[in-house]
Order: sequence, then C-alpha cells, then structure tokens
Amino acid sequence: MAAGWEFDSSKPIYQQIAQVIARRISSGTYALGERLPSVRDFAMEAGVNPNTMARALSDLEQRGLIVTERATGKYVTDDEVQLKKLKDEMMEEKIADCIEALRKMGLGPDEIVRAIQNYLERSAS
Amino acid sequence: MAAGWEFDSSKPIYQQIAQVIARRISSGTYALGERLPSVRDFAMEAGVNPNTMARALSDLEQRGLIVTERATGKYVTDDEVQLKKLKDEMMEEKIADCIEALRKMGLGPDEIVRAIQNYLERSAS
Amino acid sequence: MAAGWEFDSSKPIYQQIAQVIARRISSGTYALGERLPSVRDFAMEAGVNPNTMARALSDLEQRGLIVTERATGKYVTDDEVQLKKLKDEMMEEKIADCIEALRKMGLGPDEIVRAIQNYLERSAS
Amino acid sequence: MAAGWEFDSSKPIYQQIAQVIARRISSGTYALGERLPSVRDFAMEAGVNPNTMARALSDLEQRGLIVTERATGKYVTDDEVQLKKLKDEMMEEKIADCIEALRKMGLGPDEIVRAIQNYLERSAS
DNA sequence: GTGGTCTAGACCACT
DNA sequence: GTGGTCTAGACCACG
Repeated sequence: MAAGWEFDSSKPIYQQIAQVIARRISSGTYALGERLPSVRDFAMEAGVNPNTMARALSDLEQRGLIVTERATGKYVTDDEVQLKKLKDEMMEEKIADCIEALRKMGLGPDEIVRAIQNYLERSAS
Repeated sequence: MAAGWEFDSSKPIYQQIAQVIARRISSGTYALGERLPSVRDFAMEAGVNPNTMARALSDLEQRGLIVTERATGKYVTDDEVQLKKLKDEMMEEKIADCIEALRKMGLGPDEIVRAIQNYLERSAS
Repeated sequence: MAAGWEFDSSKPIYQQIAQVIARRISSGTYALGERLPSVRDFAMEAGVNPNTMARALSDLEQRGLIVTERATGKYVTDDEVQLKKLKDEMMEEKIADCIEALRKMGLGPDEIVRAIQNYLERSAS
Repeated sequence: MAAGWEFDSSKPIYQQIAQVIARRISSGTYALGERLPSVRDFAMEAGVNPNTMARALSDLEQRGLIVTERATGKYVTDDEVQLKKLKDEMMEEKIADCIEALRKMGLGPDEIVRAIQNYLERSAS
C-alpha cells in the first residue's frame, strides 16, 4: 500500500478513496484528460479490493469527474466546467473546515481574515 | 471506545492522542484548570493501554498544557500564556493546511482572501 | 550487571541511569560522537529492562546529549555547545554539593578556598 | 526505614551506617555530648539488625567519636580534638571527591579555584 | 483512588 | 541488527 491511502472507520472506504482521487484531480496530480491507472493497479496501490476501487471510480464518473472509454481505460474528464465545480466544492469544504476550527478557538470574522492575511504575508517573503 | 478516537498508522498512537487532547483543550472542550479523566479511564475511553495514554499525557505535560497534582489527578493548565501559545500553534497549523490546499488548486493570495471573505459573508447571514 | 550501576530507591532507576551516562559523557568515558552500546546491550549491562534503559536514553536525547540515527544506533552528540552546558551543570552540582558540606561543618568562604588550595598544593607534589 | 538510610552493595552495611552517623556528628546533627538513640531504636530507624547497628557504633567508639556510659547509653564524644580530626577527615574526603571530579572534566588547578570562588561569590549575594 | 515506575514480551520499520 | 511502539500486568508512594 503506497502513501496517501490511510483509511479510518468513520466512513465507507470507497467514499474515502473517491475523496482522495477527487483531491488529486482538483490539485492537478492527475491532469485534465489524463489516463488513470487500471482499476486493478489502482486497487493494488490503495491496498483494497478491486470491487471497492471500482465503486469509488463509478461514483466519480457519476459526478462527471472521470469518463470511461470502453476497452482503453478511464480518464480524467476534460470538461473544465465539471472540474471547476469540483474545485469549488473542495475549496468550499476546505475553507469551511478551517474557518469552523478558527471560530471554535474564539476568533471573530475580522480576526480570521487578519490571521489569513498575516500568514500570506509571512509566507510570501 | 467512544467517538473521536480514530487512529491511523501514519504516526504513533500516543502522538495522535496528544493531538486530540490538545485540540480539545484549545477549543475549550476541556476548560482552563479543569480536571481530566483519570489515566485509566481516559485509556479505556480511547481504547488504548494506560501506558500509552500516560505517555501522551506526559508529552502534553512537558509542553506545559496540563499539570499533575499528586494523587488527585491531572488538570488542564490555568496558565493562559501556555494556552495562548497552543492556540496560536493550532491556528497556524490549520491556516497553513488550508492555504496550501487552496494554492495547490491554483489560487493566488488575493483570490484566497476573497474566497475567505466570501465564505464569511455567506455564513453570516 | 557490570560495575558502576548501583541504584538506590530514592529516585527512579531511569533517572539514575541517565545521570550515570551523563557523567560518563561529561568525563569523556564516552567520547564526542562515539556510538553507544545498543539499548538492549546497555540494558543488559545495567541489569534493567530495555524499556527502562530506553527511557533514560530518551531523556538524554531530549537534553541534547545524544542523537539517534535510525537503524544504526545512538551516538554521543558532537555538539560541543551542548556538551559544554552539560559539563557546567555537572561542575556546578559537584561544587555546590561540596561547598554545602563544608559550610555545614562550619567553614566560612575564605576557609573553604584555603582548604581547596591546600589540597591542590599537597596533591601537586 | 526513615530517610537517609539508603545502602548499596559496594560496602558492608555496617560501614555505611558508621559513615552516615559520622557525617551527622561532623555536621552537628548530633551535637557534642548528646545522647544517641538506643541501639535498638537506631537499628529500627535504619531498618537493619541491631547487631549490625551495634557493630557500626562499636567502630565509631573505637575511632573515639562516641563513648559508652554503662547502663545509660551512648553519647557523642565531647572531646573536641577527636571531633576536629573527624571533621578534617570528612572535609578531606569531600574535597578530594570534588576535585577529582573537576579534574576528570579537564579543569586545571587554577580553574578549579576560580570556579569555587565564582560559586562562593554568586551564592553570597 | 490517583499517577509513576518497572518488567516482560511482542511486533514494526528501517538499512 | 537497530530503535520505536504498544500491550499486559505488577508494585509503589501519596493523600
């Protein structure tokens, strides 16, 4: 099992797999139109049963993130609109998670923005 | 094993435990000066060996987040300075994680700030 | 159990072990950068459980006196600054112990210095 | 067993006991001419067999540090000369121990004196 | 009852 | 082979 495939028992594994792959697509690890590994290889890499991997990929296909070309394999969609939607979702999720955490620590909206800007300035140098 | 104690194999369990408890302290789930569950109870709750829990708590004590009062138990520190430091660390970590993710998606600094503000406005209403 | 490993019940064994090893480092018995015996061998030599020895060594590592190189062993630090700090601490401790004893016997500061000088002169010849 | 009675296996216990008591006499814990606890009580306090304690006290009597008054008990000698000799011995021992340790750390005679003076000045304030 | 220490023995990752 | 982690279970000092 390669790196990046750690699962917990809070959600079904196939959903966690789908999430990992979606993240890789949105971050460009798998580029637009790129051919994905075969289901079998993918399953091997993730250390799961091929059926589980197939279900994860099927979910992603339903969301329009990947397309299947019969007999040649599965590809990342080249539909930029779909991709944009995915990115927005992931971005939304990430931001929500971050901001909720900051709020829990007692930060108000202005403080949050200031903290973000502060971080950006520091990491710019 | 109660909720909130899911471990993965990427890091030692005792470090993950320490992180969970640190998060609970920083978010106020365990208040300033509050008595923590006994090591044995805590271990039971987390589903680990008391020694493992003890090690996690020992680490937190060394970081100044909790203090031990002999024969009565362990308490969250009432040192606001230590607590402030913890919060800053956790905040920093959270923000870094979020911003790195957004950057990977191709957002520039200004877009990041705008996205955050956008989210805050929407969730304010 | 080889010589030099006598423990009393006044302090935890792992602390006494750490003290013995620290003393050996400060006195040059274990030289700068030298590889230490393996945890298991060390434990055998001291007549304690490997875990106990590991804890002692872990404490020393945290104090910056030894460093661990994964899968090859533990080494005395080659950081002369750390070593200097250790020596100063041990020197301070030794001197304090000695002077307090002399004071208890009723010697004033001048008498102490004179006694020391006297001893040095006698042992020089 | 009260505090101050920790024995190791390097020397006979009765010698270690004698040393402890000698130290207490030289430091004034047991004053000149003071009556000592009964052998039985003393043995109880030290957690040893009365015979062992008796032998330790016998040694001290031979060194002229304590005297036995038949039927009333044992007393610290009121012979100041003996006491002076004891103090000198203990002082000598303490100083030798300290200086040897400092030498092992690589300090020369002048550095030793300077370190002692330095300590005295600091602890004077 | 609390935390702290120590032992025994297992399994792991790394090289 | 190395160190690191984890479990299991014992005993101790303290209040």
